[in-house]
Amino acid sequence: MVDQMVAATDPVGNAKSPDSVLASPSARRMQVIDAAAHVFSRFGYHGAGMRAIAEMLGIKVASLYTYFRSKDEALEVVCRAGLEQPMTSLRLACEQETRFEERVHRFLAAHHKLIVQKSDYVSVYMNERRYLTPEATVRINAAAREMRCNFDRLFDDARAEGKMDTAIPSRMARLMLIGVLRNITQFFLEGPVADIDKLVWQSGEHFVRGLAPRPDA
Amino acid sequence: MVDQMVAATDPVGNAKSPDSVLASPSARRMQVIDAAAHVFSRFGYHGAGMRAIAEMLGIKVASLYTYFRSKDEALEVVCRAGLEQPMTSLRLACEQETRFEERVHRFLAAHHKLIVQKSDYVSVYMNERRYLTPEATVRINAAAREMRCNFDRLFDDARAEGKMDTAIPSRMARLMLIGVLRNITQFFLEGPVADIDKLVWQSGEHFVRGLAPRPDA
Amino acid sequence: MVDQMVAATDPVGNAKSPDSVLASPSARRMQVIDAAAHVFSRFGYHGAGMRAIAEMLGIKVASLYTYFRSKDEALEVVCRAGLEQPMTSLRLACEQETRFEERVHRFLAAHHKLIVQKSDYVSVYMNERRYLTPEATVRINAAAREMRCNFDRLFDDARAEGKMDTAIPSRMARLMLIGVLRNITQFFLEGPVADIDKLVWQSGEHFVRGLAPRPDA
Amino acid sequence: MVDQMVAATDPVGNAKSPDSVLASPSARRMQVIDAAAHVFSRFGYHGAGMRAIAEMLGIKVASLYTYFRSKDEALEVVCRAGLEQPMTSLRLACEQETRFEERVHRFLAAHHKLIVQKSDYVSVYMNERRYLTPEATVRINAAAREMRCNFDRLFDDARAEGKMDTAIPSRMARLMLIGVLRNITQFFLEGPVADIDKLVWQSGEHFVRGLAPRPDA
DNA sequence: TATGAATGAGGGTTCATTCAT
DNA sequence: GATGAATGAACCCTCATTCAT
Repeated sequence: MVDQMVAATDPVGNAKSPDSVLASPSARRMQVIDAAAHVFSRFGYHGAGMRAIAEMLGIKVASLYTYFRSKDEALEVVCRAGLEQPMTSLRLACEQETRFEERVHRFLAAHHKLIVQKSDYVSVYMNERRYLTPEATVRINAAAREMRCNFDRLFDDARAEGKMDTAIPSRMARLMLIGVLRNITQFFLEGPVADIDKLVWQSGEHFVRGLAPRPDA
Repeated sequence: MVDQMVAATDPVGNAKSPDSVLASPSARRMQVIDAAAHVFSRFGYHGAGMRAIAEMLGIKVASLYTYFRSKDEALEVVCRAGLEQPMTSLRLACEQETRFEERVHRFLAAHHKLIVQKSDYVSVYMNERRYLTPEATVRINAAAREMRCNFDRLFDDARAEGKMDTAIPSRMARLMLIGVLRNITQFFLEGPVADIDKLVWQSGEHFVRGLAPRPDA
Repeated sequence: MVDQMVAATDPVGNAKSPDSVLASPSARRMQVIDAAAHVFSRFGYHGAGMRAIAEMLGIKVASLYTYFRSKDEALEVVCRAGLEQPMTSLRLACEQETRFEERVHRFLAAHHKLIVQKSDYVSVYMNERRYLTPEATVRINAAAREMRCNFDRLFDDARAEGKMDTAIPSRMARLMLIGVLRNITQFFLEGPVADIDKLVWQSGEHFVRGLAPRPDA
Repeated sequence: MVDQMVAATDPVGNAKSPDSVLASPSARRMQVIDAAAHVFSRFGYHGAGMRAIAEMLGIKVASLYTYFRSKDEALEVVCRAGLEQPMTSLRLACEQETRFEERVHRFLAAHHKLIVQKSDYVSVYMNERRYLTPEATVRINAAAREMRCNFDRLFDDARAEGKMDTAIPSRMARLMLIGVLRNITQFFLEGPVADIDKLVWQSGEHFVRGLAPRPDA
């Protein structure tokens, strides 16, 4: 029923010390996590069954428990990956010493590339993280806080460059940029948008322009 | 388990002929639908049980089936309401013969008011409609098409007023405005945002500015 | 879903004293019993729901309880009718002072006519009476005993006429004749048999011949 | 509630290669099917609950679904067995190169033995097969067609031996022999008949005699 | 590493029945 | 005589999970 998954080869590389199995998981485990991400993304956390994940991998349900202790844990693992990957994008985009507009476009483009490759993870983080265990939520939020700092630095720089209306607080801008992100992701997920590149670029352009100080002020 | 619901007073009024019970659903039925909307919104469609809905109303699970034939149908009813209410907002906002900016702000404000009062419905429409039956999806999409027309008219007028960069196609603008909507809704739902009025206004302002033709062009 | 029933007009006649409502039930009640018989016959007692009976009559389920106290009772009423009608056939066929063969054929023909007109009752009696309440079973069996007596008389006469092998006990013959009955009924119910008249006649002929004393003895 | 079942010993034997578990169902699975047959036979398909089957086996309801996918499927499996076993009897009886009467007696005797050992299966096939899924019905009927052919061959031979009135078409004879079968089965099921052996023999004798050509013709 | 079998809990839904209206 | 609303019990079935193998 569920289409056979394309086995994802280990993206980290193969030069791995044998004792780091947990930290940098085995290739097989990555496949399992990928399958979970795909299924959670497609059917929702509660709509998805362990059955679907197992079928996708061609194994039996009981075997899944070799890879994670519970469905809850699977969700947490997927969500964590779904958060960390955009964080990396943002960090990289901000490290570049370039103009504000360029950084925004770079970040959005990176995010776009990310959701093309890892849409399942991003989608699960965005739509299903609310079903995380309270404890897992705490853990994840700690990581999310770090992302907020990077955003704030981005806007501080923008204001220093005179690219941002001083009446707009950083938090506002952050919320709106996240909105743009969510929007792009959502449209990508709902059905392959033909001119998504243009949507990404124009969304960025629109965001930057909307933030700019009024010319008459 | 679930906190007792606030009884929704009959919105239609109480001067109702006894034979119109079916056409305009009875007050009791409205309460039941409200409860379903609330529970679906809170736990997600698949995460929600008929149990939770029944408990909220203080009745037994079997009694729910007096009001709708299945959980599926309940979702459809809630989604339909969640779509029709914003549609009305948009139509009303567009009928006004005012400047483009004002219409946008009016629409967003109306939507904001709506999600304050009917957040459950909007939230369910936005996040759970993907779990609708294929047939229900078809029915709902038919209604959604009408909404797109109203958007397009809005942007046509904006262009005529010279408020919109001609390089931006209507569809792009529509997607982005929906993004703004989604963003406002999401932030409202995730936790009561203190200064949501300001977020709404600034989102509108940001959207309008971002759309405006470049001064140097 | 269930095809609308053809309203059966009161077969007893309308010259009825107003106080005999229970003994000779009202025309409306007869319709209800007919509907129950039809539904029980079609779906089986446990496979049939009060819902189906009500829909057939165009009324609501709760209204059925005006006509009988419970589903159990409905089954008993239908079964009783399904037993009494063949009993009458048999009694009439046996009262005739004719040859054995003729009586058998007359009885089978009468039964055939009966199942054409009242197949539902006969079918329910035959296939569903095992689901009767223990108490109802006792009541019905008392009536069934009377039928056995009539059979026995029939075979006693046959032996007196020299039409029956004396090695065959009455009980055996009775069981086999009932078998013929069941067989005819079954084939009629399973699908309209084209040449059922012939099947009926040949079954009778076969039965009579099989019973006859061996010519060489 | 339901009396503990007699464990059915593996009919295939115990020298079974470990990889044939699927092809020839495991002994455990046979027990489960036996239990289903027994419960369906006793309470009827719709009158029987998965509860009763599970209790009979001393397991929990959910565990039943390890052995079949649905109650529907259980019915189909039981029905198939209930059809195939008499088919084998008939085939074996017909293969013998003996007189017509002997074949009939042999067939009936075999069927009798069968219903003593496997009454549940036969009973379910006869009384509950009408509740099969449409698709299952198609599948089963295909198998039943084969049985008809064997019957027809039996009667062709009978006619060639001069044991059968040429006025009686094969189909008629088949229907009546099936009637005899049904009759024997029914009486066996309704309550243990003391002299069932005699009933079987006399039914056969009665059937054969009834079929014979008239001496005066 | 993988799995067959088992299970407690709960899923949504239908059931026959009651009762005030 | 008819019904809308309600309900307890039961329905079939799926869930995530465990554990011996």
